[in-house]
Amino acid sequence: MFKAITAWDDKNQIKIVYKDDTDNRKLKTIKNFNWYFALSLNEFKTIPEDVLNDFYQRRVISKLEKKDKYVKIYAYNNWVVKPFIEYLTANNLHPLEADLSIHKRYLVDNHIEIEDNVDVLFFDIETDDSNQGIEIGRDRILSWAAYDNKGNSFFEAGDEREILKKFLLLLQKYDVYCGWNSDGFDVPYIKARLTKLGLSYEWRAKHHVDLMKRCIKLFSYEMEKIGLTGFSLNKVSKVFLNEEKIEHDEGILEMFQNNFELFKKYNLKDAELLYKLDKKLNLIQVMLQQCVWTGTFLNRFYVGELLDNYMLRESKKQGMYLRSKPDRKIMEELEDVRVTGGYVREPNRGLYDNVAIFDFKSLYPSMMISWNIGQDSLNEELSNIGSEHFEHFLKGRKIEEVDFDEWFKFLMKEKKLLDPNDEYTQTANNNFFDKHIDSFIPTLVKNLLDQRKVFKKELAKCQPGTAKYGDLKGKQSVVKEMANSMFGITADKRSRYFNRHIAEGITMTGQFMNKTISAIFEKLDSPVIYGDTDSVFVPVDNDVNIEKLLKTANDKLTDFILKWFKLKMSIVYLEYDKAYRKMIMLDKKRYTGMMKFLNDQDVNELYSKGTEDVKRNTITFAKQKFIDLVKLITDENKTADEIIQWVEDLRAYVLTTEDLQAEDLQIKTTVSKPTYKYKSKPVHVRLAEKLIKEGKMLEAQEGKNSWGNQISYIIVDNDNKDAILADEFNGNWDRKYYWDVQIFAPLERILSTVWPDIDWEKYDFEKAAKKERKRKLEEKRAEKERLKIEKEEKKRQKQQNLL
DNA sequence: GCGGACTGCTTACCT
DNA sequence: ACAGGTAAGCAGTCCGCG
Repeated sequence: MFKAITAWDDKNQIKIVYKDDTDNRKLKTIKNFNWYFALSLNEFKTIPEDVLNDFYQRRVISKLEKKDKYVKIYAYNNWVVKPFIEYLTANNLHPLEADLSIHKRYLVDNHIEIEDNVDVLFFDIETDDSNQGIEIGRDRILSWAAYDNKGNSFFEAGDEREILKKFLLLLQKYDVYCGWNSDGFDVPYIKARLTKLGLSYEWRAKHHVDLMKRCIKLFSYEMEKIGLTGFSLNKVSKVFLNEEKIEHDEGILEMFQNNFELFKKYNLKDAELLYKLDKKLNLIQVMLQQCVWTGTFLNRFYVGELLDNYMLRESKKQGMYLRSKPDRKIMEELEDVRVTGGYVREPNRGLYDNVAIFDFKSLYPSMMISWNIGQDSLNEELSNIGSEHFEHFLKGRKIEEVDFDEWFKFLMKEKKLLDPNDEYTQTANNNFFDKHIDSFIPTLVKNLLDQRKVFKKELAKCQPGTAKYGDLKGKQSVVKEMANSMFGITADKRSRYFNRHIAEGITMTGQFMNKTISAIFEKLDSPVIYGDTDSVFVPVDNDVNIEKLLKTANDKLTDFILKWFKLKMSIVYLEYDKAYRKMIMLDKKRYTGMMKFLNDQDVNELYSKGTEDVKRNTITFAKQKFIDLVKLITDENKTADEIIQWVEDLRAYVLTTEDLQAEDLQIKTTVSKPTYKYKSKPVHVRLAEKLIKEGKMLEAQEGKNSWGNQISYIIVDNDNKDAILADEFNGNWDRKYYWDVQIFAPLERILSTVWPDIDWEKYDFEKAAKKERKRKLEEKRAEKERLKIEKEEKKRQKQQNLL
């Protein structure tokens, strides 16, 4: 059997690109594949005979085939069948897998594997830049350069038509083409120019990967750690390859005309950097591995798609058909359906010594397995009643406002009422799942977690750095990601797995578990101060044995779950993850301090979440001062008096210093979408508009995987909304604004958390001025009041005298 | 015309 | 192009005040 490189629908036919035994690329056309969708037998029986006949006559459906509990309904293709699907949905029936394209149906049914032995071309184009600004397809393409994955290089410059023809000819020898920001520039540019020149190409036979997007996805969360300050090819190459682009002073066209050798070197270097980055970071190969594992093509590399293909193939093996993806109409109905998420405990703010952080291990997957939460195990009728009772119980309250005992009592009462014979597991949203069904999703999740254990075991036997080690490491992380994403698709309205009962069965049971473990720690005299979704923060005395405490808590948790929820088994338990030596609990999702235990190691390091020192848009000077302050408090145990002195010195410094440079003061903010899409225009957008007008920047692309454009600017006069680009810094900056907003505000939050009784706001110019205004106003008002009373008193006296 | 209260938008984070 | 929850800061609006 062949392995597929790519495939697509061509009217009623399927086109598949594959490699034959001698590694030659071939195109296969499948002409007579019968597309079908499925319907459960029970639902099928409700369709009136004459309706079926009618659709037969109209040649909408062609054939019926009974198979176990299903009927396969064949159609001429997946679009002529639309009226029939609409008829079924309108009559409350559920066509299964009716959204599949013809080739997807074919690939799943025939268990076609994905080819990972592919040829890759890395390329880059240069265009005429003599006109103002960049506009896709406006100007001539001057040249292109390319490297393939074997290290061969190519370069063509000159007549646009000729070089583009050569490029397409070269591309014929490859399966995948990659560029840098090529989704936003190179690819649409080439396509636009081809159209202009009246040339066409079969793009569907090749996969395109934008390596910049891939890098953003992989590294954006750890930029700070690896020293990455942006996602230009230059910056990324510098960090990972210690190489840079070729420097040049002239514009592109100028260089093309006057310094062709440098131009050629420049163009080729970019392609070479792409080739080297891929080689170093294994970008394409790791993606392909996931594609092979799940049965997905490279151009559809999204979590949702990977999981969907994997699950369609698994269900096929089990002789099952899954629900169709929602059509537009259902999506519209679902638009304002909201799914409750994780629980974030109101933190007990303050300064703490010795705080242990416990985490539920793979909480959502574990609960899905333990409670058997799935589409096929859900008793919808019972759960609808349960949900209704739950709504009534909430009386408009948000779930996080409900106290643990009250929630628990409600659930137990309902369990007795709705499931007296204990046939179901009950989730914390009062929904019910059949205990006796081997449900599809939980079984799959369990397989994934088991698979991960196997990989991890093998990994332990491998030498780091070897190919096998890398391979296992990749597989292990894919399996983990898939298990963890399984919840995500049950809450994704575009997915075939969306179900509010299920999604909230998971999240609310998670909320309940968090409250349960909190109650358990409370009973163990170790009250919890904070928790977010699957974690709890517990201050412990120095002499407490944390592992022992954890064991006790876990035992109690398991007893509780088994006793009251009557599960067959529970794999929900806590792990000891980290511990602070001293920490400041600032706010929800914001805390900082000195870690003493992290990644199974004793450490002494600053560890912050959500605070300004970890945020990209905090100025470097403020970041540094924030870190200094946290260390003074949590590492050096300074007194309030010492800190007050430190603040006063810092304020005096900020008001007078001439040392601070643009790098210290620039505020970096991302422009995340085209400027015209903004409903309000913050400073950074106004500056971006200016840059775009001057042709110094492209409009940003929208989307999760695009980085947008960072604008670095300096506030010159906040009252008059005067801001300039960091490059144009001339030494003027709004010192009071910087102190109040950029520097002191984050510090003040720390200070008033640690020393709530000290008046810290007096160091903030704006707040102090406001307070003063208020005081004066109050004084005035009091004076007026006094005069009024005096006047009345006099009047009264006068009247009394008259009497 | 100004400031305060309020709402909504935007960014960036956490799980 | 898998989810929801949250903080901070600013833009924009409405309104009362003088």
